[in-house]
Amino acid sequence: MVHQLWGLGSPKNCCASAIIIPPPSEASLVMGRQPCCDKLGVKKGPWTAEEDKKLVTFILTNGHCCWRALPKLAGLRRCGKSCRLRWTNYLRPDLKRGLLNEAEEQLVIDLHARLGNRWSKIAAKLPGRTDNEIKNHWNTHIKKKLIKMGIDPVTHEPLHEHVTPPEMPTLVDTEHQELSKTNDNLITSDANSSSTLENNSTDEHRPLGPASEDDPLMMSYIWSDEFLSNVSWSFLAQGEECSELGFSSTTPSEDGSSWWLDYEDFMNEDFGFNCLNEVKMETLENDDKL
DNA sequence: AACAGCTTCAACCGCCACCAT
DNA sequence: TATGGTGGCGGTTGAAGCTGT
Repeated sequence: MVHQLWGLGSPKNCCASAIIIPPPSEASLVMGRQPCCDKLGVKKGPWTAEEDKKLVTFILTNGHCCWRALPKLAGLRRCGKSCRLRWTNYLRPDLKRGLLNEAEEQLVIDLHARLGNRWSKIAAKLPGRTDNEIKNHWNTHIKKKLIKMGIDPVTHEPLHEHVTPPEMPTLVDTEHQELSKTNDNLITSDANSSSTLENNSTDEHRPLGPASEDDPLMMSYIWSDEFLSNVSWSFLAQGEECSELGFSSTTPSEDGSSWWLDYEDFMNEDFGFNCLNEVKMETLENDDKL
């Protein structure tokens, strides 16, 4: 599938459709609030590989202390917001790419049942995933899946309560089964997580899902920080040699996307991130085993 | 092959919370 | 306390790709 093609070499990014916002009139400069970034010659639309390179180079060298000033300093004709978004959603080296796996999807559903559309909070519990990515995945995949299952994606209640047949597992059951399967070992060893549940239970913004009453032990574990940080268990099990850089162990090459090769070259040549090779080698070895 | 409709997702927009003054 | 600047968030858009006819 093409959707994982990344910025470097992505067909979406090499198009010439990007536009330059014309300078505002003198009157518009005088009247009203100053725009978030001076729109003088600010470019919009898809990012080019060259812009990506400039942004990554600058951030890796200098960090991103001030997004507003960054474009100028980095030599980009972009709004600071646009730079931040590009970096957080696309260029950050610790991002996982590819579709969400089964466990991640279940976790998103579970978290959404409790947090609602607070995508950034949900994303925070899924290492290497961005709020935008999760939001998109929710809207394009999970929503439909839930509707198909007869579950209201907003309330997580059955769409027609009386319709739910007994042989059809509810979302909660499915969640528990999946999570139980995935985290069997983790769960049995945890006895100290209940204190963190208490903290979470005080969060008045968190909607109470039906799952919360079913299995208190399970739920207490799920909502413990320990579990939530352990969620990275399956995503970050390998490639620890790159942990300083925040790289996840699973690489996009897993789904056969070509962007990884580009990025790998890009990072190696330009930033000396040779550890990417190690990660990739591991991944390829694992792929061979399968 | 050509077209239309659908799907996907990167990027944008507007609003809001937080912080400094 | 009021005000302005900044970053972050969630909703929405639109271009590119895909699929069906």
